[in-house]
Formats: sequence, C-alpha cells, structure tokens
Amino acid sequence: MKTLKIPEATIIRLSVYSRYLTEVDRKGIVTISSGEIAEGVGVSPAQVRKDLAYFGEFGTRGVGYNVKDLRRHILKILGLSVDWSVTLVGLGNLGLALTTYKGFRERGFIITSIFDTDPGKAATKINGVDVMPLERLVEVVKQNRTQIGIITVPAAAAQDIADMMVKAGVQAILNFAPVVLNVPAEIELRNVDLAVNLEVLTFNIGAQRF
Amino acid sequence: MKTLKIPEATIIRLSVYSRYLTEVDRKGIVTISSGEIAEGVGVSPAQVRKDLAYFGEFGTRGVGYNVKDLRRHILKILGLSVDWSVTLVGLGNLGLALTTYKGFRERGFIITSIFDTDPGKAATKINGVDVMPLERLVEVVKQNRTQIGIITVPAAAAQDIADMMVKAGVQAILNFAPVVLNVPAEIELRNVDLAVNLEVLTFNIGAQRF
DNA sequence: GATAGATAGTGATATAATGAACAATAAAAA
DNA sequence: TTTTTATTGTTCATTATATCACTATCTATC
Repeated sequence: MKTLKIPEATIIRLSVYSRYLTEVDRKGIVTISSGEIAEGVGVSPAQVRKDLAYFGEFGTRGVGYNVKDLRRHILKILGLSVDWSVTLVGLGNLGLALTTYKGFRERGFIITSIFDTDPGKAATKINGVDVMPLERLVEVVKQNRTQIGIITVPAAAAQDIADMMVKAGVQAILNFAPVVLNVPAEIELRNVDLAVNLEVLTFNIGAQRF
Repeated sequence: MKTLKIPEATIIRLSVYSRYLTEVDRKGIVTISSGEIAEGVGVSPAQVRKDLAYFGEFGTRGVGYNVKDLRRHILKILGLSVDWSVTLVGLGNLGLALTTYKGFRERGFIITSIFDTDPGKAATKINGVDVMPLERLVEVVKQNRTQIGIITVPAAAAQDIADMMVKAGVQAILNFAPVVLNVPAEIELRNVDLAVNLEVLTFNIGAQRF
C-alpha cells in the first residue's frame, strides 16, 4: 500500500487516455505502444509511460500495451469500475444540459436525484428522475447514499447548497457556480468556471503584450 | 517588452481574483491586502503577490491594493477591457445553456452567431441571435471578425467544426466535445471535458487505495 | 539458439511552481 | 521628526512535475 502522491495532471491525462483507448478498441486494434497513445492524445511517449508507472506495469517490453486490458486498468484506477450516484441541484439551462448529458452515464455517473427551488420545475420529471424541492435534499441524498453532488445554481445560493450536500453526506462536489466554496477538508471539491476558460483564451490571444 | 512565460495556473487565479474583487468592490471596500484576497479565494498571500508581480506593481507597501484599480488592471491583463465576438456551434442542451449563460456577457463575451445542422433549430432565434445552418459558418464568422469559437457538438463532428472555425479565422477555440482536436499551433485551444472533472473526483474519493 | 529490432520501465536531470523569509517603504503614532 | 507597524515586492529554498537517456526484456528472424 504505497502512499505516493499522484499529480492531478496525471489523473486528467489518464482520463483522456482511457477515452482514446475506447476509441481505438472500437476500431478492433489489439495492441498499442506508448508512442501511439502519445500521438493520439498530444503528449510525449515518456509522459504516457510515467503516468502509468504510478500504478503498476501494464505493458510488455518490445510489444506495447493490450488495448482492452489497459483501458480496463485505467477505468479501475479512476474508480469507474462501479457506478456512482449523483445529485444535481439547480435545474436552469446548465443543470438541464448536465442531467441529459450522455457522457456522464457512459462513464457510470447516474443522476439519481434533482432539486430546484422553483415549485413549477419541482413537479416535472427529467429522464425518469423526479425534480424535488430543496427541502427534501438532505433526506433523499442520505437515503440514496449519493456520493457526488453537482451545483448549478446562481453564485449567491451555492454555499447554502454545498452546506446541505455536506450535511447529507456526499463525498465530492462539482461546482459550476462562479464562487469560492468553503467545505470541510475531507470533501473533494472541484470548480468548473465556464467564463474562466474563455478568459485563459483571451489572455493567450493577447499574450504578446508581455 | 518582456517575453516572460506566465503559468496558466496564474491566469486562472487572476480570473478568480478579479471575480472576488468585483464582489468586494460591490460592498464598497476601497483597500485590500494580499492576505485578505488570499483568505477570500483560498490561496496563500505570497501566491497572490507572486501572481501580480508578473505584470507590475499594483499595490502600496504598508497599505495594500486599491480594489477598483487592481480589479481594472487584472481585467486589462486578461484581455477583458474590450468585448469579444464568440460563435457557438451545436445547439443541444449544453449549447443552449451556454448561449443563455449570463456569466459570459458579464465578462464581455458576446455570442454573435449560432450554428446547428438541424434545419428545425436553424430557423429559431436565441437571445436575438439567429440560429444558422453550418454551411454559412465560414462566411458569417469571417464577416463578423469573430475571434472565439465554442464547440458543443458530438465528439464525431467536432474536428470538422474546428476545421471550419480555423478556416473562418477564429483565434481561439473552447471545445466541450470529449475528443482531442488537431488545430494549427497559432490557434489557442482549450478543452472542457465535463466527465473528466467527475473522474478526478472519483479518483480522489478512492485514492486511499494507492 | 543466437541476434536484431522494438518498446516498456526507470533513475537522473532539468524545469516549473510554490512557499518562506526578508528587505523596502508607506502611513500612523509617539 | 523619529519610531513603530503594516504590507508589498522580491530573493532564495523547497517541492513538484516533466523530460531525457538508459537498461531490461519481449518477439521475430536468421
């Protein structure tokens, strides 16, 4: 049981590798080299091997990696060999987009409950999942043993929702509200700020100024 | 004209600082220290000063930073002192969510054209912007001198759209399709993979295994 | 069975990012 | 006017990450 620190960049790349391997596997290719993976996803071959080396030896020297095996190993590493129960709060346009996003279910993320303050919305059903009022969040999420929460409410409401999710026992939160949330250290928190992504682009476009 | 390399992490933090400063400014606070900013956004004070130091001296020793001034400086650095013309391709749920996302317009990102293959969609109007068929993409984007493209089409179609955007002269692409795109080196490309974000969380939840 | 060619795994090295410490300096107090 | 206090800007040390170059070893061929 090594307690080696794994860079987050490595995790992100593993996720990309697995996606690429799914594609390669679909084409019926059986074996692949680190160089070919590197080519396919835009990194160096050494990087691919280093990333995998954190977790074991998955290849055969002189030959390469078995596509199906490597894919399965990476999915296991990422925790995707089992399904995850996800709750989503905030059924605006973004929330609606995420509840119907096929990429989540494909990777084993099942949205098991949806919450919104709007009583009109809280009567509807999305993909067979009832939309419920916020008051029921803690109860339902606890009951379902939901591990992951997605926040797609306005910035001003996000901290309250995060608090409820923590109270309900989620282990991780994916936050789309453009605000810094405070959660206990044992809760995994990730922020996706859509505007920030555009701002990195505009900075880079104008970066010759510096 | 320094040609100093700026870490991308710095740019992302600057974006967060500016958001936080907007909030602080709204409360009428005039002066702020690096420590207070650090507290507000969850980084170290030294990190805040380091990030700013790449671009100049914006504070006063013994005093701190003027909130309005610093905010304006950062927005300038990020290229947000002017508006940007953005085109969005792929009016699914995610595309629809992004076209109506208020956070973009607030920061000066104006969606000036929308494209979709579906002839039904290509007759509608979102936020006063006509939805047009793909055939018109190159022409319209050129005409508008649109600098940024957002891709929200399925993975299989994404490369074609990217090619069209490049042909039409965009300088940067924000790609939401879960696929690695090939674009010329001079085009700024950023990928937002929603599933990857959840996968980093599930890895971290289960990370005690390593 | 020996040899050549290919490719994984890995230790050493280089680069980048972060953190800690401190000198410089402005404002407030004495 | 001098001293004290606060806080920036910057240097130096540390840590983290990526790259390079080498070794080990597998398969196929002679």
